[in-house]
Amino acid sequence: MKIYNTLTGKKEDFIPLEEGKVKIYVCGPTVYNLIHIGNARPMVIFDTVRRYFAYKGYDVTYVSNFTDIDDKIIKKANEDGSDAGEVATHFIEECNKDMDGLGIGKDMIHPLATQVIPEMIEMIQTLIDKGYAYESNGTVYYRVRKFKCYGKLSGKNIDDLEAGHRDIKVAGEDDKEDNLDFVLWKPKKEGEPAWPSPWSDGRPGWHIECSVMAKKYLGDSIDIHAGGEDLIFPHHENEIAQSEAANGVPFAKYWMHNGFLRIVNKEGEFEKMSKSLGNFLTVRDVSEKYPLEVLRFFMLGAHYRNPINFSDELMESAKNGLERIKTCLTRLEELGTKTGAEGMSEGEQEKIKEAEVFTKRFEDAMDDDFNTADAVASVFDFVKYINTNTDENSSVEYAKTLHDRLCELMGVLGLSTDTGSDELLDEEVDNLIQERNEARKNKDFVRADEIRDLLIEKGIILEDTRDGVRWKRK
RNA sequence: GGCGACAUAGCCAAGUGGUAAGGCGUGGGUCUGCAACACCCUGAUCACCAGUUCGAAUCUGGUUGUCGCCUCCA
Repeated sequence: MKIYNTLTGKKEDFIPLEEGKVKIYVCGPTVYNLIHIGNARPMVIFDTVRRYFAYKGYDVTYVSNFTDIDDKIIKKANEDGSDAGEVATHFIEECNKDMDGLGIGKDMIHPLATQVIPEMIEMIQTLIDKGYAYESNGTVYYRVRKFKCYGKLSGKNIDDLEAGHRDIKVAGEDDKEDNLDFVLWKPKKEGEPAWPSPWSDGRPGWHIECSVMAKKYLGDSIDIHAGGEDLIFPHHENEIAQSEAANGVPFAKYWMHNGFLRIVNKEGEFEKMSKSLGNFLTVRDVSEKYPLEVLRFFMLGAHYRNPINFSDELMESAKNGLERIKTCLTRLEELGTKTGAEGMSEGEQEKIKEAEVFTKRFEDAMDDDFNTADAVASVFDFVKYINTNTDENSSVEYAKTLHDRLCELMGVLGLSTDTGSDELLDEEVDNLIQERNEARKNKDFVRADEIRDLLIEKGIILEDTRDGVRWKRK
């Protein structure tokens, strides 16, 4: 398996720290609003990474935090007249709903920043003791120049940073020894939530929480640390500085970063979707128009490191493509439940063997830095193969085997294989379908089409196949 | 100003040295009472220029364009 490592700028062979195990940490969202579809990209991407590792037999520990204390949460709470805890709890709940829809697995740990305050205080103290941090008027800063590798992830040079420093003064940060230093702990302002610490009643800076949560749930050294590429600097750079200074060992072996999701702006140009630009579409918004797995499928259609543009047209395309795979699955289900030939013929056994090439291609694609676009292409090729190599004479076992294979690949991509075919229709609809069948038999096509139109209004689409009528929801 | 990424058919998107995957869409056809599904056919010489090479979308240099990071951000 090869992974592109931001730290080295190269694709490298994946060698786990501990044989057969993978420890992954992914930076999660700050919960002061519904998540937008840009936030959803790393969730989908790295969940797919997690699924593929599991598919390959690795024992995966996957941690992704919620930042539940931060300026924006406090601001939101003040606007709403509630408190920060309530705001965070509410949006975590909403985020969980969105993640469910996106097919994000349950097999992961989601710690909260506020649950690790003691550990954060402990790490900050360690950094102070080692000379990597200093306190001034209740605020604790990280002494960036003391960490000699600073800039190794982002490829930035400390002096360039200094030279290019913009003259944005952050209020209350006048006591820094150096402009580059960042906050580890800050004292509370009036009315803000706070925790006691040796330096002041206050709260942690943003960067320290990830260092601490990774350490707590995964250990001092982890295999993969991931997140959006906007986190490379300063967030991940700072995490490295904190963790490696405090723990004395390399923090993460592989750093993975996903490209941005872009959306068209008022001028008709594509730009990064972000909360600060205000050009975002929430996952919830999208869910009103499309099943969220269409959004997931859309994201998997491009390589995770490339930017992707979001538009209705592209979603429509993704929806139709996914539909193609689902139709194939439905057909296999039908063939797999019919009565008739049970065991596979020799020819079928050979075809099953032949079809292994699609799984192989899928794995090759995923092994190459999680090239989901190529992996999806192999799924489409497999679908084509199935469509051209099955018919009403296919044996049950053959159909089931192909079905299981296809489902397995879909599972790695986190796409549901539920075709809704075991869902029951209400009696009225069922009767109409029966009536239409009769009408068709009697060549009363006027009535038959009438019923079909009626059902479309009810959101049910009928298709007449060789094996009888098939229905699906719009 | 510093650093970086990208530029492939109508749209999306793989491919990083050997004569361009896949999806969506379009048009034509087969099947079908019709429709839908499915299947067959239908499309690019890879931003531009120069170079390296027997051979380049793929390497090097340059040009143009787009995007991003350097400040909270997935």
